[in-house]
Amino acid sequence: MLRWELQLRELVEAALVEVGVQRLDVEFVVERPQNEGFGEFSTNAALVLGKRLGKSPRDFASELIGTSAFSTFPFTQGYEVAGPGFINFKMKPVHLHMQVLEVLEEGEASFGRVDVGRNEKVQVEFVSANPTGPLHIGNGWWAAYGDALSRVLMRSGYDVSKEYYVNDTGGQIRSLGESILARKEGSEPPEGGYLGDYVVELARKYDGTLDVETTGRWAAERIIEEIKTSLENFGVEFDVWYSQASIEESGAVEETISELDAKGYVYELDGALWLRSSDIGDSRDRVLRKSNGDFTYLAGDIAYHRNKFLVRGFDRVIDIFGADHHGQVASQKAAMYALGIDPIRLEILLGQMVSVVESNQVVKMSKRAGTSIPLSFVVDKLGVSATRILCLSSSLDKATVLDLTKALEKSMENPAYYVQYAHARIASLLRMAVQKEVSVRELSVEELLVLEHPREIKLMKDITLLPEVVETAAKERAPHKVATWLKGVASSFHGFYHDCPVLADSLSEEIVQSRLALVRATQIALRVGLELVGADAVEEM
RNA sequence: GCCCCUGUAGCUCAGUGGAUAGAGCGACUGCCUUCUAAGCAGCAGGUCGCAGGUUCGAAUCCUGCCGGGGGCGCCA
Repeated sequence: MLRWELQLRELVEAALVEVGVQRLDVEFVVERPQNEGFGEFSTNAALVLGKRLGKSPRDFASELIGTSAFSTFPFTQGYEVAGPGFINFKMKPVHLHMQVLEVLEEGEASFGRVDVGRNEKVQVEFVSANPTGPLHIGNGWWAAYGDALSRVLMRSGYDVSKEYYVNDTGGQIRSLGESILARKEGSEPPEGGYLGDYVVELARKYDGTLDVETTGRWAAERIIEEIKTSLENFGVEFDVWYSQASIEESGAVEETISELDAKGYVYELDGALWLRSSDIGDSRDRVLRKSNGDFTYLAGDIAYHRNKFLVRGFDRVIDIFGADHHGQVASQKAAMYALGIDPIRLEILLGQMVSVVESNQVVKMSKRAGTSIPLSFVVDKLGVSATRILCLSSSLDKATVLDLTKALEKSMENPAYYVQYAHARIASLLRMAVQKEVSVRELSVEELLVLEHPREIKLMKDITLLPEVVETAAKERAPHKVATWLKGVASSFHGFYHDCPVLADSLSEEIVQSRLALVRATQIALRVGLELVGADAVEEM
């Protein structure tokens, strides 16, 4: 789709060349001013460049406006120098109508596609919760984020693979096994064991050998199946479920350690094998193999990440971890560096903690104590769409407080319903059009120009923003920006719907057709946006 | 003590270098014989934690301080 901000950037660059500025060592921006009085777009080019050239920004701005590049640009109806030296662009209304036609042409399959990924092979690893209990709402929060990020990246030209790392081995699996066996005997799980009701349930079903390891593995497999189901019910599907046990059993850990050793990053101390990570960005050295001969979690994780890059050939890996795993970041990056993998290719996003408040009381979420609020519980109460949009209403960097009582009580006032209601109204309008036998016909840009009501203009501006939103969301790994955009579009649509009748008998054919075109374009935009955040576009409410 | 995140309206959060800081919820007031009122509109609500600094311009960048969350294991 035509991207005006890019067109105008080129225009400014051409004007700069015209006035003899060849090399730009200062970045300028073309942006959308908040205040409508300042036009549709503005640039700070004269502001940031003028000073460097020893000219007053305002004078330089006037000079740029005077260039033939500016005066021959066909889609503006005026320029002004404003404030300290901004150049404001007043666009001809047609610039929006052109884009609306493009949205209709591109349709749901293409609208909002951008190519920032250039087919880069990227893996997004997220959730990866230990298979020792059901997913809680905090896991779901990041699941929604990771899945939406993956969808945004796909629409941005990345070749994406979604992965869940299953920690199906080690101490916690033994602990799970012990808890099951204890329950089987009718006693309490040992200190540090798992106390949730699901453990009792599993114990009842288990009739295998009484070996702790075997029992733990068996239980973990059951739990993983349950996790898969609750993620599927949440609209989240992974391409790969990668088993930690398989990494260990394949000998990849030994292989990785000897590679690190060969590069001189491994030493032995007190019977353990250490990674000399403090030399390469970590705050201290780390143990790879304990003195009892077991590998540490870190050793397995390094082998796993090595596998991602060197065996499976991902150009880039994005891990979404909870902030409580922050301590792993420097070690993992150091290990990648030691293996000759540029650590910049490994992006670790840390999701700050999600806490739940219920009836004004903080719910302490503990998997061991079995007090967490299951994702499936919230999804059952709120629905997938509302839950997903709720999860995407704040950024990953913000520790979020979820007031469960309010969220469930006020579910009807959840922003998700607001967005879905907009789509339902559109669907209803289109059904009504069929009923009234109004057949949709192709329109020319000239015909579409009857759309000039402030509500129509606002709506056109909002929906055509999607490609920019997707691009930003992809680049900043910030899928919640799509959710923010959706709310804005919904708001503009409701305003339009309120003030601009579409199918009233008193309206001219041109108005009806033009408004229908805008409604259809809005539908496309909403459907793309809802798909990106993993929410449904409902036909009626 | 060190590291990461964070502090914006009564509450939950958008906004991360631009010109007059936004939304939802909550309070108050209008608008349905007319395409879905799960909507629209109005009104009220702000020292953007505090103090310096950089900049033509700072909620946004830098420094310090204060408050909140998380981390600093031969756990995972």
